[in-house]
Amino acid sequence: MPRSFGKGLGWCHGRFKGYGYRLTLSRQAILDVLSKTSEHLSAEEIYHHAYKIHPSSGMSTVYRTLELLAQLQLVYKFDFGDGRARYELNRGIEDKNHHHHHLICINCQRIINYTDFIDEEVELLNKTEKGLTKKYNFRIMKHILQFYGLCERCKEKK
Amino acid sequence: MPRSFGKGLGWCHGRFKGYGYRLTLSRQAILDVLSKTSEHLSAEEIYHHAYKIHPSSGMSTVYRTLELLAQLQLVYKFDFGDGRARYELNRGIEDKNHHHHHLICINCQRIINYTDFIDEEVELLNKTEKGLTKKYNFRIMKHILQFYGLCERCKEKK
DNA sequence: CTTGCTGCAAAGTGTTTGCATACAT
DNA sequence: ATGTATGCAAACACTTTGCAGCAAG
Repeated sequence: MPRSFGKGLGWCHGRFKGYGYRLTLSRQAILDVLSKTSEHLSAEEIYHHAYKIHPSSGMSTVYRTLELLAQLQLVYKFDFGDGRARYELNRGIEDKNHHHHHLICINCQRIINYTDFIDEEVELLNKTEKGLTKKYNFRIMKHILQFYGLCERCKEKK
Repeated sequence: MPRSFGKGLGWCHGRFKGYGYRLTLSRQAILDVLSKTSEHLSAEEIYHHAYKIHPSSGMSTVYRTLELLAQLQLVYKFDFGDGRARYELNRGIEDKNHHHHHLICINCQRIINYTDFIDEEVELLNKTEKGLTKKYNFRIMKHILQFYGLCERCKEKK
């Protein structure tokens, strides 16, 4: 059994039980992997890391678990345009870096969570959302803002 | 042979020749399809429409052509998160609606090009890009800003 | 002991590629 | 004539699904 999720475990456990889901070893392993990284792992990367903790988890369980976690909003699922989904633990509102956007290297796929400008961005996005909601009668549920380019290292190699 | 691209044809033709590419019937058909719609078609939709104009084009030609057109910046390729790419003709800077962002219905996949708030958005995005470029030493090449939600019709059905 | 969870393998989806042929210039 | 463009089918990468057995509560 994984050692610790920090403050996350109890919360997750309750969340699971509340919906009639079971917090199995596979699921704990996957949550553990996500809680121990700041990177945006793909399903396959998660699978390989989880293997070290609980070697009998298969890929399909990883996918099924990630989908479940995304549904429960315990993880965010992102698409950075390289054909595979990437996952990031939702560390809750207590986390200072809760709100962030992404900077993605189109060469090495490095992803940076940045929190600069966030306040201004959030303000404008909220305003835009309100305006769009009114004008187009949409119910806006999420937005995506990503910057793509070449990171420091890749810029120089070119 | 397709009837007209409006002002686009000559431009495309020159652009093609300039790079040693050929403006074949299949490619013309695809450009024609794109020029006659305001929707964001998927490769398969383009394939079906192009079929009516030039019935011997296969899917792989559609994909290859779209990739080429995207490279030449004659079309934009978008990913709206439903697992298939969508394409939109680049109508050039003369087009008033040149700069726009997207509002996407997560239920029916309807896509709205909106141009409201664009000036403010572009201003903030530029500012953010500059800041990120400096702080993270990135060379930013593009950004994505999309709003997801339920459109007027789908909102009511739920 | 009930019901959800799992691994495995197979199927599914959108896209890309190898190759021999067809075609634009 | 030259080399690009094409259709076809097979390959591809990621993800999803059916099913029989397993295990959490």
